[in-house]
Amino acid sequence: MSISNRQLEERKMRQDRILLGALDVFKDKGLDGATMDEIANSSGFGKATLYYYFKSKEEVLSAILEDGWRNIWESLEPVIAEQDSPRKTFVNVLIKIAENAQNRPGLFEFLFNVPKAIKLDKQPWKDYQHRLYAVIQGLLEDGVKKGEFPQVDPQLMFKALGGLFMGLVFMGDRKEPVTDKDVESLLNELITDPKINN
Amino acid sequence: MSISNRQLEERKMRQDRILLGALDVFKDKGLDGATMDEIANSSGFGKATLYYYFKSKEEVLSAILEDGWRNIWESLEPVIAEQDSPRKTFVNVLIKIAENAQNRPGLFEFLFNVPKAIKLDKQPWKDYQHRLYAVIQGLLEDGVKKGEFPQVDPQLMFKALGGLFMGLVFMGDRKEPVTDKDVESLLNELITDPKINN
DNA sequence: ATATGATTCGAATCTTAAGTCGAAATTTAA
DNA sequence: TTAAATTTCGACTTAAGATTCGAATCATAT
Repeated sequence: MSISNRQLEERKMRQDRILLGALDVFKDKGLDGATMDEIANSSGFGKATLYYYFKSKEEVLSAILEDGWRNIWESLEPVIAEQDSPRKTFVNVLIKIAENAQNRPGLFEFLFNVPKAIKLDKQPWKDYQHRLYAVIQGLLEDGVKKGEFPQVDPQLMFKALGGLFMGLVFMGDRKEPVTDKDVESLLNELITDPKINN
Repeated sequence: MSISNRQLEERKMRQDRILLGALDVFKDKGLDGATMDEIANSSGFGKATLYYYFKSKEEVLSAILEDGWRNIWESLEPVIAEQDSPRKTFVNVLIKIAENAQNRPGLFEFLFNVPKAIKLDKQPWKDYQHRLYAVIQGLLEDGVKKGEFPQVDPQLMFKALGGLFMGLVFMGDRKEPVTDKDVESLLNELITDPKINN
């Protein structure tokens, strides 16, 4: 016998535990400030063990990002799949994203903010990111075309959303996480349905 | 005789030159990626000379940020001082910021993005940043209260406008100065003014 | 002209943190 | 039971890069 199924699962759990600890340290100390020693402590393993599960510090970071983005994307797929009006789908997508954010707030903020600090491309998670942006952009354009949104330039709308969701806040500083209240007001106040409106 | 006036000025010029070179490197390589050797090259001094003018790499960064933020703040003070309606003042503030950004685009993007990557507080430039934040937030709140803006949660509007404005100023390669019309349409396109609306 | 102080710099040192090593502990499977 | 495979880890090595040193150059004032 080689590797049992349970063994694989346990290995995965340990990896996840490492990733969890690493996320804490990354958030606290920043990408470069975080050391493998701290990550080892924070995740409850010895430093060398980290290298048994991951090739490098960079790979630890990559794993966090890819896991996170894949989860977001996979949670969105069904919402996108069911063919609704652009507006309905758009709303559902936002709600689903907010849901994700609620489940793991720290991770979510990290996922949306870290890409700005990263230099090298060819990261597999960027693919998920681009897909998500493309979908949102497309929904906005379709919705506006069909008159389901106010006549807002989709580009502008997208950037405004960026302000909300990607922590691209005016002062680079206070990056409070997005709450479901934010999303609700966004829906109710920013995107009042013109048909309903008057 | 101790230090002549001209000597002081020249010293300041050399410091500025270092800061200029440092900014290039920081933008290119990131805060941690930048090395003092590169900064030395890029500014045309020997490495040890940098330490004659600045105590540490961190102090070089601090100097860039403090200089930059102080300049922004000082250029805004007169605009804020003249007592106009919140909306007018708000628009003028945005215009003035855009003006600054146009003058030294690289610096401004840096100023607005770097804080996200910085950990330690007690930075003097944060004071300017907070003052600016408070002013804008206040103008939004007053404006909403007086019905000069749509009835949107000022927090929310702040975040959304953040995304929009950053996009307007930093993205794209627009060379013409941002006008008050730009800023107004930015307001109007995102959120239709309730007075005009119905 | 020369002493004092300001400025410059490359080489040497010091620090930090990533990544490796090899031995030990634990688990698995016969 | 026991040997092979898996997992764990602290100590070590090493590379990069920040900071310091000390000597050389340049400016200025008497």
